[in-house]
Amino acid sequence: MPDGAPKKPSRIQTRNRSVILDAALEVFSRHGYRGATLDQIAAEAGLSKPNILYYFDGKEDIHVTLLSQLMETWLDPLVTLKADGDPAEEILGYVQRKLDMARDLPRESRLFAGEILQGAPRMGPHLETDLRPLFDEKCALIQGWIDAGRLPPLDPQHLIFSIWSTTQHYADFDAQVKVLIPPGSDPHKRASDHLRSMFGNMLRL
Amino acid sequence: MPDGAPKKPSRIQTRNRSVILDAALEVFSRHGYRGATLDQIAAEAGLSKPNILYYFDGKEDIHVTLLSQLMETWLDPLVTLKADGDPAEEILGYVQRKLDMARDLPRESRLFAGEILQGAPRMGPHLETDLRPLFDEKCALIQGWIDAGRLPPLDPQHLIFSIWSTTQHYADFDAQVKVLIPPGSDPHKRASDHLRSMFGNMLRL
DNA sequence: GGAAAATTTTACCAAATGGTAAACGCACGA
DNA sequence: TCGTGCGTTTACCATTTGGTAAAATTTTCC
Repeated sequence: MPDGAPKKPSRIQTRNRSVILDAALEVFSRHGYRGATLDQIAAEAGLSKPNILYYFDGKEDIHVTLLSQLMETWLDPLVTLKADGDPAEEILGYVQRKLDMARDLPRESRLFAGEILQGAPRMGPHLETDLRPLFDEKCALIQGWIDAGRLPPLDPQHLIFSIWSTTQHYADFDAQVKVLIPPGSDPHKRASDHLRSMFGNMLRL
Repeated sequence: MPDGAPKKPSRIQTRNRSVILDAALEVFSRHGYRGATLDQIAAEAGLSKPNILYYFDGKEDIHVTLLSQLMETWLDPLVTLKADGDPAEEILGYVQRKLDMARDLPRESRLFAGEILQGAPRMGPHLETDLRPLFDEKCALIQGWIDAGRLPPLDPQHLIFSIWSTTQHYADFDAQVKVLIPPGSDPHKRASDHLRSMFGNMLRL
């Protein structure tokens, strides 16, 4: 076998790495990178601290691994934005998928938000490599729709920013939302209706 | 003089407390609460660490003081939303003020974002006391406009969330925005036009 | 079953960090 | 000039925290 040792991981390896990453997601997303401690992650994972370090090279390694793995999941709704059907419905579908994701994966949303908020110190390269090309591609797609007269003139870049910010807001600023909108009346549906109305208006010819 | 000792602070007190708070804003907004160290704040302020602790009771005291003082500034644009003129123009003016504030006070925006992101552990009470009543008041104002037929039917609460998220996005996610929109073409103006168009559409009868 | 490899625990450590004690400097009024 | 109170520095401490060494244990494979 060549240089790098890509031995297939054992069953225990696979399970424990996954357990650790899940625990780390919980802790990092709640306390941020510096606020999280290996002891917390170990406790959450039900393993000892040295045992954690048997599977990962260190705190930063765990964090970077998490961010890399989640990037794919995170970008998936945008990948799904295709040139297929009606432009407005395509984009509204994207809004809906992003909003659902904020509800279903709030830890992931907060993890990314915390990383970006601090200047993306451990994710800068990934933004350039993974996010940037996808973003440019989808902006071009939207611009194509506009040029073809299938969407009103609008700014694709800032439209996407608006979609990201409004949807992720419900995950990232959950603590504030909960203070301002006490339970009841299905907040997720209200949010969904509101966003559909707002972006729908904007996309109508 | 009664119990509490509200002696007027000396000139040095006033100056140094202000210097420390400015340094702390810089450091806390960049690294978060746990990520910031007293040594960093001291260095940024040009004072020694024990000297910092002569003016504040501890790290948490500095952080809480910052958040309390900034709350007023932060809410000011919303306070200014009045029943005076045309409803749509009032709200669009609010959007513009928030966007300008994200450009001019990004540190403040990130400080709040970081605090909320982590569940508002040191600001929970302030949200209930200061933000909640103002939010409810302005929601009622907007609802009044809708009931009077001066605005189309929309969800005041989620409208305000959308305004907050889209405008603050440019400060809080600056690292991402900078990767995706390289310099040139005055991004602030592009953002302003986009948001005016988006919310303008939504508020049109 | 038993050797070898993989996994886990115990016992540590060095650096970082929030914080304190006490001495020191210094302006200013009696 | 001397004391007094404010502001500052020096020296230090206890805890937390990321990380390691090596023994002990379990699993794997023959």
